[in-house]
Amino acid sequence: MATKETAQRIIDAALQLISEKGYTAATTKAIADLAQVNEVTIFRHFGNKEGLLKTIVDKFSYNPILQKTMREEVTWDLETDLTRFSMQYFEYMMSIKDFVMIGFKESMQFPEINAEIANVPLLFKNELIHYFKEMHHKGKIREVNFEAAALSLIALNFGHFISRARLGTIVSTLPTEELIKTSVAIFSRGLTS
Amino acid sequence: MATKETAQRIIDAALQLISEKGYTAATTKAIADLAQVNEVTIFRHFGNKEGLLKTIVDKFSYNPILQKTMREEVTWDLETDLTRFSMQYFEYMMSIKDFVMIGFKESMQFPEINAEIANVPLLFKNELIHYFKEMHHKGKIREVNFEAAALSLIALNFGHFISRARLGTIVSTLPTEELIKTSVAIFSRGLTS
DNA sequence: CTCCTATGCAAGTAGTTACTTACATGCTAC
DNA sequence: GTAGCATGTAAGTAACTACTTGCATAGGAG
Repeated sequence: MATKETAQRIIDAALQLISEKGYTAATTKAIADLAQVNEVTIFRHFGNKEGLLKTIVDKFSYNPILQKTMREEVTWDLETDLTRFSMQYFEYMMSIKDFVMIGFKESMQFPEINAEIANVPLLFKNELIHYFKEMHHKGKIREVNFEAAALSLIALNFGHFISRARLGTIVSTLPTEELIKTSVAIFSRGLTS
Repeated sequence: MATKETAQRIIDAALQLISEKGYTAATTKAIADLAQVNEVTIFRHFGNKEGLLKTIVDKFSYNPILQKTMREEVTWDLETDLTRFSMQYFEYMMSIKDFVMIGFKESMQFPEINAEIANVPLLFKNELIHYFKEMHHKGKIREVNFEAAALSLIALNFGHFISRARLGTIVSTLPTEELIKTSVAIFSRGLTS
């Protein structure tokens, strides 16, 4: 059995349990059991429980995939572009969902997680502001507070993400894609002069 | 010392600690210390730790204050009404902020908290759909998927709330009121035919 | 074959947790 | 003034926690 597989199994188990129950309630024994590993193996790999968390945080440190894909294939048609941005954001957030949930639960005890997560909207905001300014320059959107507009689109998408990730279909059974498309359509129209 | 005051101090302390650290990490001893009460007093009042949580959940069970204020003073001017709805929603969420945070952290272990919190957007959604239909009937907004539109406004406002409640001014220093006004202005314009 | 590394297994430790019991004390209502 | 109720204090318990140590074993690399 290679080290890599074992360490990865432990990380996966920890990610799942900590995101579900929180850091304190996710015991090393439970993590070991889920990873099908002896409890000592965790300590041999990561030193202590906090070392395991730190490894997870490092693994999820923001990679600029969202920024990168946002800059590709810009059509300079407002609704088309914003829809693509929003869908990509949603998919990206879903892919790091467990990590986001850990961030929600442990931000007070491990502030560095919070800083890592705050990075996502910050970079997204800057990209959007840049895009809006360019669009205004092209005369395709009206004059508004671009930062407020960017934050609004982010809030909108974050809201959709949390609603689906946390409440599932309790609030609505509308397909996510349809929801995002409709909301972006309304938002785009509101920006057009 | 009256019973009421003591129980309330315990509840306040528990609310603070559980919302900060989570249920498991908030020990009964720490709660007792913060409430300036002997640890046994907690058990005499609430039986056990879970009883304390249940008392908190009961206390925050949805009261229809948001629904009520939404129905008052409707002007049937889209931007005016949506701004008021949004501001009221934001203030209401801020007032139950600690409880919302507990809901985020403990939803897996105590599903009934989740159900309680999902109630807020559900009722808000119904009120909004009703309002949108009426507005459409009056010819003041165009034909859209009203449910999607309602969910979008909720997502938008929830996003603003979480951003401020969780990240503070890391992402932006724009005043909340200005942010809400701008986002509602864009959204309203997008709904107008 | 023979190291070496990763892992399992067994046993244990010191600290913490939720919770209990028994008894003392002080305030309030009658 | 005394009976009763809410609270404090002290001591303890059983279970669980993160973490350690020593030894056995299996598989791969040289």
